Amino acid sequence: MTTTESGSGLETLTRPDAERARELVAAGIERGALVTVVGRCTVTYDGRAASSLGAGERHVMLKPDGAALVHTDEGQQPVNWQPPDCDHEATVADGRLVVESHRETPEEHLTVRFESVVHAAAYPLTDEEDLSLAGTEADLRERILDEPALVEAGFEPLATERSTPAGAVDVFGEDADGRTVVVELKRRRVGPDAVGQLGRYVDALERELHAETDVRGILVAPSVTDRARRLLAERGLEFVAVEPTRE
Amino acid sequence: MTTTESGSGLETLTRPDAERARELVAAGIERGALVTVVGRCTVTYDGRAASSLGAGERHVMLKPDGAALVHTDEGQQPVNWQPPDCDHEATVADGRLVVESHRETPEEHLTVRFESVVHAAAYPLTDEEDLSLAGTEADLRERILDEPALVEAGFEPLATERSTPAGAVDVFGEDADGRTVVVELKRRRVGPDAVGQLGRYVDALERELHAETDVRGILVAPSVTDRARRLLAERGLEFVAVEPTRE
DNA sequence: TTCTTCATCTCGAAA
DNA sequence: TTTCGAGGTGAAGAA
Repeated sequence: MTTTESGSGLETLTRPDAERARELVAAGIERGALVTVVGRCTVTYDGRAASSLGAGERHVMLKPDGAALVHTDEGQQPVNWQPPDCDHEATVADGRLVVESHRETPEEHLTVRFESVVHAAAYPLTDEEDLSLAGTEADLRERILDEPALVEAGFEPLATERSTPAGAVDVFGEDADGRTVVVELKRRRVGPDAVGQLGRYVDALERELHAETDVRGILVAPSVTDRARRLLAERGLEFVAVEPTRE
Repeated sequence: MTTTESGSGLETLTRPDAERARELVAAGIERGALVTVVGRCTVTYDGRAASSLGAGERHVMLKPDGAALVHTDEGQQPVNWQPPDCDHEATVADGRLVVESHRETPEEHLTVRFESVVHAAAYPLTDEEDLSLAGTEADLRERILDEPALVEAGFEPLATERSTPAGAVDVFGEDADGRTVVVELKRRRVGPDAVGQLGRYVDALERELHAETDVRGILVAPSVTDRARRLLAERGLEFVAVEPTRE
């Protein structure tokens, strides 16, 4: 069995020769299909870094938006890839299928050389739907704005994404005594990096608001690591535990 | 055409009914194959966050290591996924194929409900090869150790990954005047986060080495953003431009 | 474009 | 197991 074809645009080939496979891949790309090729191959990448991968059996996916993914039998991440907006090309060299993907800015090139093709397919996919996701940092921000007391009794949010010379502050407001408060939100347990981020915002605002006002910095997250807690104390910053919603 | 089978363990089905598809998926998982199912489906996820995705055509991959990926026709990243070490399960409910993937710690559950299956396949992949990658931060470190003058004339590396209360320093050494030097390496253009990281190492070492020694902090990277450069200046830290090798 | 930060980040190493 | 930082991080939003 070497060829299968169905009514609705799906094309598949089982153990095709290189030329047949090349035709399917080239036609699939041309038609805007999602193309997959499974087989024994070597992979080389040159661009932001450089990599090479000896012969093994892998699953190669070429998307109509120009993305390319090479997956082994392990791992959530592809072993090699190209981002969207690359140009894909299928050729035959020395009787073998070669799939290449290229882009400029930055210059990057991925080459997959097949020793054998087990299966190739072109799937004409359409997907209109957008993912609806809950439990993000943006959701946590909405929750804080709805219920500012989660941060502290008397806390009054005045702005979100307020810009400072150090970047945009998640939530900017005042405490019950009228002191300026900077809130940095994290949807999960925080390490030293988040403390540094909050510290930069506090420093920037103290400079911007000129001296005598001292600015409070509050990190809001489910929890904090020991090292981060120590850093918070050193810099006179505060922590408030709030779980994200996830509903 | 509804079924294809080849000698070497590959199994494919074109437009199978739900029960046929379930059998292929279940058998493929059992055999340790990489399983793909392409068709119109809805996807829900609940775990670290929660998401739902209306009906559309997608490519679902189940890996033998327990990873699951749902890809649309766009983007390098899957629209939904599960990490390795999840348990996959295929069932038929209301005459439809349902693929589920679950893990505990943390509790996470992914459900893919198919309205129709265009194609299903089980690929018995083997891959012994490891990726060889050049142009990483580790390569940059070797380069600096080979040629310390890239950092500064007279710089002498004394240790790599030297541990401090703030974490491990990339390269630890002395300058021509015997002053302690902390080098933080980055393979690409750096922003404010890297300055914070370097600053924490410098602070930790000044504390550890007690007072009178002042510690120099040098950020080594291809380039810096303006804001990061300003932060470096504020904290008395330095920058040296070095390109990663990529050979 | 560049910059900045979030991410169901993933992944690996070390404590 | 948790913590920490690298990553060819990718992706989104703003300047």
